[in-house]
Amino acid sequence: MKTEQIAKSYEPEQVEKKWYAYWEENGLFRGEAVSDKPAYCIVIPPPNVTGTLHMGHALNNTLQDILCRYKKMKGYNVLWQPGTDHAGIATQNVVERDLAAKGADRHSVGRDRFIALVWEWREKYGGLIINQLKRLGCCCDWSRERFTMDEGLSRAVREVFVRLYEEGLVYRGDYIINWCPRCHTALADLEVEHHDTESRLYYIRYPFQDKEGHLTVATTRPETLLGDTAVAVNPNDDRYSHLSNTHVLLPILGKPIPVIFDPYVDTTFGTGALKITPAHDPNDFEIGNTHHLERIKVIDENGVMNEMAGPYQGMDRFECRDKIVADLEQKGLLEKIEPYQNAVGHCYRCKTMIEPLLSKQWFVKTGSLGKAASNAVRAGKTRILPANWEGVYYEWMDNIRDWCVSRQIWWGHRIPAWYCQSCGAVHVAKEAPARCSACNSEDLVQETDVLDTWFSSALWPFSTLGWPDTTPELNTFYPTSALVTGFDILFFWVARMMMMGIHFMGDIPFKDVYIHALVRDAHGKKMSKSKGNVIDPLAVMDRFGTDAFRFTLAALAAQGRDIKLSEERILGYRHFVNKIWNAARFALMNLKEEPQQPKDGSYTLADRWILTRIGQVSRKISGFIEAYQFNEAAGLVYQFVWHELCDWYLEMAKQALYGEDGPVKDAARSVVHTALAAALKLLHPFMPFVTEEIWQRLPGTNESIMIAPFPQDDEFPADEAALQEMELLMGVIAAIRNIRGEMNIPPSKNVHVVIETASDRDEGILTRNLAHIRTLAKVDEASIGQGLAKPDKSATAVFQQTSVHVILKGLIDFKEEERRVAKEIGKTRKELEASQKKLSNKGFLEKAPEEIVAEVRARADSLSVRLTKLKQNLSLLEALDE
RNA sequence: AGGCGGGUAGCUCAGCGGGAGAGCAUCGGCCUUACAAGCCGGGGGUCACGGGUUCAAAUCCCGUUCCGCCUACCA
Repeated sequence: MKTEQIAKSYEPEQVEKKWYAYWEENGLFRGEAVSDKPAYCIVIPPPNVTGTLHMGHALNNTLQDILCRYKKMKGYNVLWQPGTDHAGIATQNVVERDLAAKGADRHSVGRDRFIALVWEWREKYGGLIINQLKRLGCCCDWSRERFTMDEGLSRAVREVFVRLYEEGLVYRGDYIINWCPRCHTALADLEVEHHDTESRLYYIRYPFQDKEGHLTVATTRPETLLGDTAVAVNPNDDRYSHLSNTHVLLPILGKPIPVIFDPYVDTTFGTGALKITPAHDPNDFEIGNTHHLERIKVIDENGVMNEMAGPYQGMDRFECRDKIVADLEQKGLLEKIEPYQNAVGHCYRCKTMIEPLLSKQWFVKTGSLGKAASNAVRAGKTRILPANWEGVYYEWMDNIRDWCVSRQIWWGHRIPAWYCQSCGAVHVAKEAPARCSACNSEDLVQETDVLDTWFSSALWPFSTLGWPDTTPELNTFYPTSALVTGFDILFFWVARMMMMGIHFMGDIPFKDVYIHALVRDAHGKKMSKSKGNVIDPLAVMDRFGTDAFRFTLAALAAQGRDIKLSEERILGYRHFVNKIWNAARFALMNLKEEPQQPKDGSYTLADRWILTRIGQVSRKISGFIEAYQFNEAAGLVYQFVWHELCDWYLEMAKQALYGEDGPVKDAARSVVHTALAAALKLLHPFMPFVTEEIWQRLPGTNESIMIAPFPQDDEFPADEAALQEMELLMGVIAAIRNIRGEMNIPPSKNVHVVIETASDRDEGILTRNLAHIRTLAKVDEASIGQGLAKPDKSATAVFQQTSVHVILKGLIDFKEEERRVAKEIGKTRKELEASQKKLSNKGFLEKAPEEIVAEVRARADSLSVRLTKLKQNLSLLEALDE
């Protein structure tokens, strides 16, 4: 392979397939249950088994992969624990749709058969997203892949449920829940989306029972009045204080209900009188409890009016609303209708309007669990980054309500509770009890509800590692090192893992939680199928290659800001991949075999400089990755590889590589090898494929780059002198290039220069590196020295203490040069004035730190030298005119 | 209603107390033997607005305004 011809541009397709297979076959993704190395573990946010890879997944998993690959190269025993989530409602919906297409439904096939069908579906399609993660390059340990419905994880779920029940932290009770009449299940508060809705406020008259007149209430839901059991007013509301012990008649039904006093009622809203429907509104439910009101359900599980709705029985809830409004109107009980905007709850899955409904559900008591989870962050045991999310986390945790965990669907972990049909006793146990412990009956029926999918996800960091058994994996990897996720599931998932992890493992589930941004479209809109603005990551990878795509995500992943993804940006980073490819091509042409370690004295300035820079850059990149500053790390490696390694070092190395000096040539070959190898290693976490492809072609490598040690600054020299010398050399070359560019001198035309230096040191540096000045600035004749005069017909640039005169005899218009110099003078003067203003400020001199003052002073000195030289230059030019 | 984030070059965004930056776009010069998916150079910004703190503010504080998001039990 190392001898074959290298293509002129990088072709990702074959390369990506080849190396992913290679990594997997060689067990490079494996985390060891027992190891001498320090452990590093991330559990993947399990994607829905029904899911396909979207931009959010792509970003989320790219970041995790960067961390894991980096840590592997740093010598850690890394486990990236993968798996999928059974996604109760979503998955059930998919299979139900299949059935519906065949004219069947789940009830016609029955529960057992239906569940078998879901498993079949999962076998067939459930691996889709896993393969897509592989396509992305994820280094997950696939030998440990888990599924939340696996036997082991199901055992963990039962264990947790039973133990919580025994500890009194799980209970069953009547409660107003969020009911989706289409999905036919309860939803947790979090699963309800509130949308601003144009609705109406109906003012309805409730006549007094024993006297003339009426009390007007305002409501958005007139159909629920059939279930009203009181009208509430604020005890401090003077308008209504005379109404104690009064009853009003429920319109249409004519039933007397009491007027009650409750401080909850807002006197400024509507009429200040609130109808109370405890069975169909969460607030009314609470008020109903304090006032011991009857709860009358008038709407059923299908969103249809039931037998308690009298004449409206059998009507859909919205149909009933229209009818009831018409009837009220007719009876003169409708005072007015006002347009109104309010936030109405919708099912997060199917967008159906939620019906608050009274029903019996299972709840997890969150008080003590939430407190512990909150305290763990306060105590700094778990860090949430960026830190502003901590506040959001506390806000939620401190106002947490009990968690409704039962779902009236079939696909999921069936709640391990059995009801005795003879005596009504409830048994919660890990396995089905044979008989009722209260009455000895064998007639036990299991609860039909299943658990919220997030219940099993909450156990993910320890259930995937083998809990409730004591396993070496738990011992090695728990608490896990980091969790990487989007803020949209901070409450759904992160908070609940914290609660469960602390309660059952006695320790936090992860040390760091890194919250990353949302990926939006180029205009900042959330990507959604309905808007049609989704960019499919797989299509992006097809077009641009996985490495370019991953690098783009990393480069845009600034903390605390959403990512606006555009194709232009990805294209730009594809160019970068190609740049790397070509730099490698160049290097490999000069590295037929692994170079020998060079003799000490043979290093050129460029060699010493690039080696020093690698050390510095490596250290900074490590720091950025460890601080989750992916964009900084990506930005630095980009600018280093392209603008330092390629633009300067490789160009300068050509001198040595194409030259005749044996030892210098050997040194350059060795440094090219070292620098390329280091660059590949720095890039590998971001661009796994192209780096492996090049690495494997590099002489002297045989193992995967995945396990090559990440560059460390102490492996490289810290040659301050080389940095300073290079700065001068680059500055002089840039100065000449600048004049050439401004004067439109074509690259084919070489120029003569006179370089006027201010010290022996500068003269020495430039003289020694004259060959570089010649090639990189297209110079033929050059003289360098102190006290040299500006030649006639020349343009001058000043860098630090050095004046660079480019002889332009016959090449250019000197009016043009005058304008150029005048412009430079203007710029320099402006900068100088800013510095001088500071230095003439007494406060600055007295109060600013010394090193800042020194810095400004040095800047002012150098600017003033520059200004003088530019001015001299200008007057010489003006003299030419005369 | 409360909370959070944002308004910096034409576009997308970094920077968040001491010389206004990047990528793309744009303009000019180049097919220079790794790369035209490239090389060299240039132009372009009262850092939303108004106050304040400071020797020093794009950066910290207060206010205004315009976007975006999250949370919420005013029917």
